[in-house]
Formats: sequence, C-alpha cells, structure tokens
Amino acid sequence: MIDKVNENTLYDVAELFKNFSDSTRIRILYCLFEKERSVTEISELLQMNQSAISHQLRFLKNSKLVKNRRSGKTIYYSLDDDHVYNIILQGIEHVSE
Amino acid sequence: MIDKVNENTLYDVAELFKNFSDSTRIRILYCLFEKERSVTEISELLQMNQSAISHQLRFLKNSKLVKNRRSGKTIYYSLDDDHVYNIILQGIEHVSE
DNA sequence: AATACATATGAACAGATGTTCATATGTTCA
DNA sequence: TGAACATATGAACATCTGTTCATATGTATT
Repeated sequence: MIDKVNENTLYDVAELFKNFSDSTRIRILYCLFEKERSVTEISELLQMNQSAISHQLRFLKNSKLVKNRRSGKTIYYSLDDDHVYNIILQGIEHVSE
Repeated sequence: MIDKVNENTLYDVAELFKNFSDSTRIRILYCLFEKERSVTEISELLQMNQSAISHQLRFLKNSKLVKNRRSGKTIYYSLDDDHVYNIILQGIEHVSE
C-alpha cells in the first residue's frame, strides 16, 4: 500500500496540501464546515477584501475542494469533498496536541 | 470539538500543512517512512543538491516533524511524529481516489 | 433601460519561498 | 596536525504567491 506510491503521487499530495497551507484558505474551508456561505458572508467573517476571497475560492474550486451554486445574485460555496473535513480535522487535532 | 477552534489554531494548522505543501519536503518525509536516512542518502534518492536537502531538513526539524542523531560524520534523520505518517497517508489515499 | 448589488477577473506589486553557490563547522583517520 | 568526508549555513537570485485596485460580468428590481 505504502510501497506502491510513485513520484507523481507525491507531487499530487503536495498539491493537495497546498490548499491547506495558507491561513486564508484554511479559514475559508473551516467556515464552510458548518454550512454553505456566500462570498460576501465569508469576506465579512474573515474581515477580508471580497476580491481576495474570490481569488482563493477559485483556487479551492480548481482543486475540487469546494463547489458553488447560484441563487439570484448570490453565489453560495460549500465543501465538495468528504476527505477535506477529515484531513483538516486531523490537522486541528495535531496542533491541539 | 470542532466548535472550540479559535483563530490561532487555524493559523497553526496552516503552518503544519505548509510542511507537506512542497514536493521536496513531502518526498523527504516519504523516504523516511521506511527507515532513518543520512542527508547524503536523501540527496541521492531525490537526486538533489545536498544543500537544498539540508535547508529543507532544517525546516522540517523546526516544525518538529523530523529528528536526527549523529553517528560519526554522518547524521541520520527520521520521523519525529506519529501523526505525520497518518496525515501524509491520508493525503496519499485522497489523491489515489 | 438604468441602477444597485454580488461576484469574478486581470494587472501590478510586495513579500515569501526554494535552490544554488561558496564556505564554514564538525568528525574521523592517517 | 592535515586531509577527506558529511553536513550546515548565509547570501544571492529567480520564481511563486497572496493581496489590492480597478473594472468586468451577471442578476434582480424599479
């Protein structure tokens, strides 16, 4: 199982973890744990520029970690991957000792 | 459990995942899965400059993910944290679908 | 159609990051 | 002690990354 890992897999793993390696992205993902949220809502929660959030959401969407749906003017983002929850949770447990 | 997470924790989690977000570091950690290895050994396995490896090992050591021991001229590095193994394993499983 | 609101996007910029090069430190052995 | 080997370290450099600003796109409402 471990032995079957090849070079490419490890590059992909690095790409995956890149999503969690920035505090803005981690906080975005974390605030989607509870429920889906609009871009404006996320901006307000994190007290950050709407554009910055939008850029990071695109990053996370490209990585297939979040998905979105439109409802009128508003676009709601939510987690797109069961694993995300568990990986971040494991990270939280690790740093909480 | 989830609800108790504060801002600082999420910053720490980002710091933790930063260790796994670079392919050099992930490959270093991965080749320590099997057993401890010297800096030269790691350099040869990854076919990379000794200095580059040394710099990244320092990074990983500061994060307490690896430890080392000296034996004569040689310094052996090994994983310093049980969680590391599981977190990376989960990443590997994720990208392997 | 015009306005207001929500989000996306591209360019520009500053700061962070990873690698290389040269060299220093530390160890062994002759 | 001097040479050889293993590793660490600092400076320099190029590239990558995250944010901001200005503006574009898309939707609803009047």
